Amino acid sequence: MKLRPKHDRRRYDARARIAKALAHPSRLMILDALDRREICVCDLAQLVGADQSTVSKHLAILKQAGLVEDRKDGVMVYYTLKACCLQGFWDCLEAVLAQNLKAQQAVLR
Amino acid sequence: MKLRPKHDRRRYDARARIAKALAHPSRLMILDALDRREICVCDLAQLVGADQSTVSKHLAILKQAGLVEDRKDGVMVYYTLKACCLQGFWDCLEAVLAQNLKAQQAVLR
DNA sequence: CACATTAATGGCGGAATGGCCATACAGGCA
DNA sequence: TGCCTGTATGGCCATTCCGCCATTAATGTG
Repeated sequence: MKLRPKHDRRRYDARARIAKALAHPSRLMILDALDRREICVCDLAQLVGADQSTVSKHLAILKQAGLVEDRKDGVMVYYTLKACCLQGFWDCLEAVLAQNLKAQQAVLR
Repeated sequence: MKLRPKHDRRRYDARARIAKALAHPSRLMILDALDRREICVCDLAQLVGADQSTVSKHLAILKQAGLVEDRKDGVMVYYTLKACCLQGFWDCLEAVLAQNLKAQQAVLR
């Protein structure tokens, strides 16, 4: 059996595919909203303030990454959060932002 | 004083700027390597297997996002990890990947 | 059946990303 | 001084991303 090299490019490619899905403000907003309840596409479109087709494509990206699931109910499609591990991600982003803000204030002083 | 709306677009823009910096396999590889020690640009270029100028631009992006710091020592520039919160991010990526793999295996069965 | 509603898809144009090459800008050294 | 090394930057090109519009598909309703 062959040991996986520590720096396997394919592993980082796979990670980056997930990270790319997280790298858009509208998608972050969607994930944040879905953390509390399931929401249909039309409501999400209103939430992010973009065209329905645009939001639908964002949702397809999130679904492809395995971050959300969809459930059809008649004409409506409801999306729910599938990844239950995002809290650490949010905390990380906020920590970096807070740190950057602090650094910027230090420069001004 | 005005209360910040829960879904402030600017807040998600700020978060997305950080997330974008994390959304590239070479940058993930760099961050992972820097977690253990400070490394100069030339060694990082060899690690990721890209041109020195390419890696330098990746590092500028990471620095701009506040994820790494640089320290000049003569001609060399050493980069170190500034964000101390990435473990939750790694764990999240791995959890999603594991979940996706499991789902894919379930489909095959 | 026709018609309305909801979501997904195709297409297009503009913007951003990412790669390398060439070059500029140090710093170290003879 | 001149040369070498390590790094950053500008330019260019190919690719990807992202927005809306138009269209299609599917379901519910009269």
